[in-house]
Amino acid sequence: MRLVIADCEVNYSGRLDAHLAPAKRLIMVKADGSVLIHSDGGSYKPLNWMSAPCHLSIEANSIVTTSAAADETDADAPDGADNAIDAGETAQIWTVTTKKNEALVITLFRVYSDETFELGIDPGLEKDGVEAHLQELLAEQVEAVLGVGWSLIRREWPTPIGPVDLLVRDPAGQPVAIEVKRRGEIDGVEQLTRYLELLGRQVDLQGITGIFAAQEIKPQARTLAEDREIRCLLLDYDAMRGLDDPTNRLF
Amino acid sequence: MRLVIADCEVNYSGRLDAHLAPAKRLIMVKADGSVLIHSDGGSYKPLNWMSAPCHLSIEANSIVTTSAAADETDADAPDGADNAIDAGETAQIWTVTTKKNEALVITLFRVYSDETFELGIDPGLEKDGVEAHLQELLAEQVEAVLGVGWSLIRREWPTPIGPVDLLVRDPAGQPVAIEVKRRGEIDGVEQLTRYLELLGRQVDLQGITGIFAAQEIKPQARTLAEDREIRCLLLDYDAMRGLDDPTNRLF
DNA sequence: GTTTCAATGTCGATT
DNA sequence: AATCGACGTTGAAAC
Repeated sequence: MRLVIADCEVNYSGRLDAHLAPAKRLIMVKADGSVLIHSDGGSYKPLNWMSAPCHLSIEANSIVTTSAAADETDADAPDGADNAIDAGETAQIWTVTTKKNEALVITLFRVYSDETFELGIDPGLEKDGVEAHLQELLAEQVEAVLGVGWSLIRREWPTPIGPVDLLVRDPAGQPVAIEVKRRGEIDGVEQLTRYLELLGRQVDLQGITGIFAAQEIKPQARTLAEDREIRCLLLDYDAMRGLDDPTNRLF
Repeated sequence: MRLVIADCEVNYSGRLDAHLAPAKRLIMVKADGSVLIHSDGGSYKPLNWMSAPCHLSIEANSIVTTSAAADETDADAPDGADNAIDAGETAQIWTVTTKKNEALVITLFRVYSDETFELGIDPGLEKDGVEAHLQELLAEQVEAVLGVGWSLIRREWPTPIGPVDLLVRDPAGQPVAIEVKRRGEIDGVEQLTRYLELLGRQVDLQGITGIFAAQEIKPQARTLAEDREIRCLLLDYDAMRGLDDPTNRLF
């Protein structure tokens, strides 16, 4: 990983065109060739970037000054770490390109720091508590969460527009489609509505109803769901995990 | 901006739980307090992070070794740049917390580099979009794209839930609502469906139909659109731009 | 490989 | 503050 702190100007052309006016920024070049340009604020998203696979080429150029075009006095300067910390008469131009006609052009006017580190392969991130877990847990605990007499038909029931998270049967034997979300918003209700519309046409699923299940349900989503006679169900992840694994239960 | 290269282990607890096993990584602390942990691969997204507003506290701790609990010989070590490049008997523990019960805990076993730079406020990114352009071009070229006899009524036709991109008239004089997207996905079909539902209630627009126009239409979106009798229309951005501006046309 | 959906999404505009 | 839609989305899983 190469970390460069420099005064730089950036132009991107690809899926859109974008420009960064000259300022002091961090330029990060990762081992896979990807390039990230970060300012000292904002969130984790860089101001500008290029994803791998891409190719970086660097050249030193003379700068056209305001008074007159500069002669190419420094045209053969090396493009190593420290060459640009000078009177500012030369600049490095970094051009990052992909095979898909995307180009990121970085002009470095002054380099304050340029260091490279070997980081190696990362073991990667392990996550816990995502939607897949919720669906899995609810499938295992249909009766505990929904009540006695409820039963699972199957997870990921296929429809032409994608699988329904859960298909269950209520105590009266009627089919019920369940959409599971971590955070329940309007999109999820729309999604479930589409499934119900399609599934309701099948002879064996006529009269199917829906349950919108999530750890958190936004007011507008709840309103929309209830307007469509879809039941809302708040899921307690910790409690469900506790039921799943007795060792996690409070003593 | 503070840049630290270190062997570290990370735990995040908040909207989910996540863990990073020990490895050499970049830890970036921005001026607003946000923290990013990057590996040497992947795209611009960090492995783990904490967004501002948040608070970082750092403490030096003794490490429990495998053989026996280490005595706190280095407990009062300074937490400057070079203190951890030692036998590895001490670690820094960085705890980043927000007011919303999110916590990012970074344990630094060995620090290879620790530098801070003043970057100042960034002038920010200027974008030049594609999406709005599509709608504009289609409005100008209704007859060229849809066929002889079609005509534009107006762009951005207002409805209670937002404006429809285009309202046009087919050769038979019937009104047609067009939703324009760069990438046509299910959401866009839902959006158009809502417009059609509302507009169809107006006396002068009874029997209105819809066209879903995009540079690219995903199969599921197409399936849903056709199920609702909404016509799908693929847009050729380059060709439309060519029609728009003769200087771009092939000679 | 492509297509699909979730995301600690982020980001901006608007209510 | 909350909602909505777009994103150069990114990332991962299913097909």
